[in-house]
Amino acid sequence: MVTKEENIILHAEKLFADKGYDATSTREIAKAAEINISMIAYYFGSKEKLLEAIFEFRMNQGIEYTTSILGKTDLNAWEKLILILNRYIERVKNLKDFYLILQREQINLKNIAIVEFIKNSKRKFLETYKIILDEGYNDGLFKHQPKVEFIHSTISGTLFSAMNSVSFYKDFLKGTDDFEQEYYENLQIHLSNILKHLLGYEEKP
Amino acid sequence: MVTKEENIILHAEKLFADKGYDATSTREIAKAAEINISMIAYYFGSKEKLLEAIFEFRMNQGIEYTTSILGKTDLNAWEKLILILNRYIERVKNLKDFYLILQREQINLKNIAIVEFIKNSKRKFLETYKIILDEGYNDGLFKHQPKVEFIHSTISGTLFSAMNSVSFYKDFLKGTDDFEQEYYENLQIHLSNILKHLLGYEEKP
Amino acid sequence: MVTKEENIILHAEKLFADKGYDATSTREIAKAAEINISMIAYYFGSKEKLLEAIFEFRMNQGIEYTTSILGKTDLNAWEKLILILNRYIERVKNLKDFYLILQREQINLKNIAIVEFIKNSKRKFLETYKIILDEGYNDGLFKHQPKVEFIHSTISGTLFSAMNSVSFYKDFLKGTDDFEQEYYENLQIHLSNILKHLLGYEEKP
Amino acid sequence: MVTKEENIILHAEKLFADKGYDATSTREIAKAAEINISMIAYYFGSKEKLLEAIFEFRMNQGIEYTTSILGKTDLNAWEKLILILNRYIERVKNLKDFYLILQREQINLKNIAIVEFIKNSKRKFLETYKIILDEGYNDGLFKHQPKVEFIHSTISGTLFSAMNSVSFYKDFLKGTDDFEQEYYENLQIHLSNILKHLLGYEEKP
DNA sequence: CATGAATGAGAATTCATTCAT
DNA sequence: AATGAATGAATTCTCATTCAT
Repeated sequence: MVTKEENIILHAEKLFADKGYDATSTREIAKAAEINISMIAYYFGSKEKLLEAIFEFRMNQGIEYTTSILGKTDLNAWEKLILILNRYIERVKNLKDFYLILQREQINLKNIAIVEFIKNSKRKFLETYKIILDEGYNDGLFKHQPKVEFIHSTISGTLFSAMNSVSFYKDFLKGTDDFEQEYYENLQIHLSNILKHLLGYEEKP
Repeated sequence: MVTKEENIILHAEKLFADKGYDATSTREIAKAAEINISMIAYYFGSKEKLLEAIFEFRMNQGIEYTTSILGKTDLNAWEKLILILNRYIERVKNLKDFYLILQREQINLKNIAIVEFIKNSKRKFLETYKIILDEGYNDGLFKHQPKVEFIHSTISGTLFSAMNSVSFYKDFLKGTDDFEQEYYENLQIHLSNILKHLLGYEEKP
Repeated sequence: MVTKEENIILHAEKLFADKGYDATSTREIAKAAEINISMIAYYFGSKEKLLEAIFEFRMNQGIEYTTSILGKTDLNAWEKLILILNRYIERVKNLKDFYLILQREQINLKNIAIVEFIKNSKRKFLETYKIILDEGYNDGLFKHQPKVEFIHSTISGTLFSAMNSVSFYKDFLKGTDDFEQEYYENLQIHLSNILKHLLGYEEKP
Repeated sequence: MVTKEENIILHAEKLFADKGYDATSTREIAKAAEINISMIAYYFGSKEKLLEAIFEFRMNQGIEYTTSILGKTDLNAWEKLILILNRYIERVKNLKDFYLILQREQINLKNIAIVEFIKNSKRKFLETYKIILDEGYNDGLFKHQPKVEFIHSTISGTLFSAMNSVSFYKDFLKGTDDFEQEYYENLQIHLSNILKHLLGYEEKP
């Protein structure tokens, strides 16, 4: 069951991802969502607030999950890190539209509320990484103590860069139908490999 | 000496970077460049063609350099790679405005000419990496043969992600005035460290 | 009662007739119709579609009438022809503005929809003439079987040419106030006289 | 040998005929004529004056010929009339571009100089017809004395209407390659036939 | 709750013409 | 005599938002 607001949000998300925020008109969104133009103002207040609503809709889940991992006492630091990484890759894969919008807003920095959302998410990531990295280091699991900001930039940057380039790489590497599936699997291996090295973690035999 | 076209290009680049292409009006560009609005059409044909002109202006130098490195017979594979990496970091640091625009266009994929520019640049990077990685592997300098597409995604992604987050990290990490300088130095170390590991390269003692 | 759309159509028709389509700006139309400029786009989509709307508004009636004459079994072929001729003269006299526009579009052939309107109207005329001429010939009423295309060109051409020249002729012939009234009466006589001859019709004594 | 002015005139005539005066830009004319934009202002003063120059270029010949016919004492009134008719048809056939422009200006009546050109041409036609018709009537060659204004409207109107419809009729009547040639021949017969009747002229056996 | 007509500002672009060279 | 860069006004159209119903 999808509420009327959610319906608008989902269609707006698709259009914002495809065409960009500025290039998408409220008319188009109304048409796509099969609602009247003025419903956007009615439900969300303005086009900008609608964008904020999309962020609210998508961001909360993400952060909750990350936090919940921390509490799992049955996992060691490396396992927690990998869980977060996998979850992140999964999310980006599943919410491509949203993460396209997010990437743009991360550059634009025009809407204060959204900038705050993004900052908050980054903060959460950095804090979580910090906790896990410290825990692993204290447990003797990790040998190094790399800078969390670069850890995050590499994970996040590689992931987005890879995501944006899938179709280019498929073309360039003459990939077949199952290219994307394998691509994301290799990406996970690539990233965990980098992490392993940066943290100085060695898998037990 | 700056020609009238260059003057327009430079002001447009600044505005496009600050506000985004769609949100920047030709009026604003004309005002900033202190020219008549119709000169944009006169010199470039349209707002879109002006964007393409910016890419033409900035992209060519970049690619030339990358290619020129390959010919240097006095450098081994690792040295070449580091040269390219450093140069890339340097360019992104110096041409922040342009690389902000590029990042957006990399996601938008709306202007065919620009998509082609970007693809071309990616192709050049991948081919260059391939050549250097093969050379290093054959010379016994590198022990691994990682996937070139992920190498690029990690370098490029980390770099852009880091660049976009400088001010956030400065805030978050309570950095002082010399934060940025040190930040980019550490970023270079971080990236070459990752490369070292991915390629299985070991510096001679 | 005039709807808002009709109001715009009527003012646009007047202005297009006076100044030509290209030379009439939407601003002027909006001013004349006392509406906001954007209402033209709102109601009709574009300036061009507004022109099409004018044609739709005026053309349909015309064709209906012509067709309805054919069914009148109480009239012979000559009487039908004269009815159509009189009606045509009457329409052109009453809808001068529209027929000025039509004449220009007949030459321009730029708007596909309008070209189709005009072709359709011509087709209808030719077919109608054909039916009536055949009927009259088979009934022995008409002695000749002239080419319908030239019949139409002469009726239509003479009519438009005469209409466009009224004020010139009034001047040239030093006509008085009732010139136009008499002019159109004579024009009707002139055209039916030509038809009589071309068809070989002789009025019964 | 074509002078630079003539070269511009000819290209402008073509473009004005194809697209209409308003819809043709001086840039296009300059491009087509392979001259600099400012040459139009240079040679003619303005775009409007260029249009007038086209009329001056084309109209004079036409009127001269018509007048010259009148002096031919070896021809009777009917022969003179037919000569003028044939010449008119020939001119319209050969100068289609110009006569398209003329038809539009005949409706527009915006440029005073051109309106004067057209009026002058009409006056000349009417006067010439008047002289010939009187001559033929006085010689007992013509039995009727029709109104000269309707004679002109029918000749001119039929001719233009026919000219504008050639391609439509060719389509409608499923004409072959030689359609146009035959069409204009039949048009001449059609018009002289009408004239014969209107004047009450009977060819000698 | 919901509509859709109406608004007015602002968008990019095109235009004929001018003017210094 | 000829150029072409430069101008500024005018063009159509699209936009987000408002408001009476």
